[in-house]
Amino acid sequence: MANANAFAALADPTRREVFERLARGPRSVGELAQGLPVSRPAVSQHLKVLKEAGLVTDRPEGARRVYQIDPQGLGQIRAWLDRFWEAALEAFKAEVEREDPEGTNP
Amino acid sequence: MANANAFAALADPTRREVFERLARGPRSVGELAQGLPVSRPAVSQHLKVLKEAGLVTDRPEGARRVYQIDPQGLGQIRAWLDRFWEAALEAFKAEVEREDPEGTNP
DNA sequence: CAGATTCGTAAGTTAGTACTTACTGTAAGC
DNA sequence: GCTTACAGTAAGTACTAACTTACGAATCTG
Repeated sequence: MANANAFAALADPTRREVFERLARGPRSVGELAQGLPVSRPAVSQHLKVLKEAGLVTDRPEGARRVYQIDPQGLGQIRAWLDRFWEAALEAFKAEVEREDPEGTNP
Repeated sequence: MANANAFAALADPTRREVFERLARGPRSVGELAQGLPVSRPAVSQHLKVLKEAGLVTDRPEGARRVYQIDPQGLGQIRAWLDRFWEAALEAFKAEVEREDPEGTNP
């Protein structure tokens, strides 16, 4: 499954925080680490995971390395979720009707 | 963050498998465990995590306990992802134009 | 009522992971 | 060329979590 890594990547709070900061625009590793409660190497390791999950891309910019969000991994997760969305709504609707066949609880 | 547990819940492959089986319709714990490479108590523990994440609901049915998908947690994840979707696309588009300002690579 | 199903929980083990500090490599500035 | 800034990697540690077996509680069956 292609999205396996993407879910695992976003499961970690620190990684989600990094990802949310990148959503506000491309950042270098140092900029991302600044303000976070973890060390810069930790952020580097998190970025590696996000990159392998297809959630971010990076490019060298002099001595720095700039990361930004990659829509690819995000799109895979969205596609996976959408596969269940309709089924989930139907199952939920059926359950509601099973509990309340008369529709007395609008 | 409300969706924190939902991401962590779907990060585990076994839990995703359980979730996908539930997408095909409500099942009891025993039915879910059947065919999975883990024990029934393990499935019980996974269902507990999914339930706390708002991804499934359960109801007693005699001695058995039937689980089914709950759209709530799914919707929270979808909403979270959508917050970044537009930003991600824009950032990606800007990056492509930065790499290829003339549009020579269509 | 006794035995059989079905399921959740407790306890313990093991593997994975998120973090730290220390080190190495690479690009920029004097 | 030498120093400084930036970032990835290595090694080690501590914590979490996924799993197992064993057990207890609740319900159906004969």
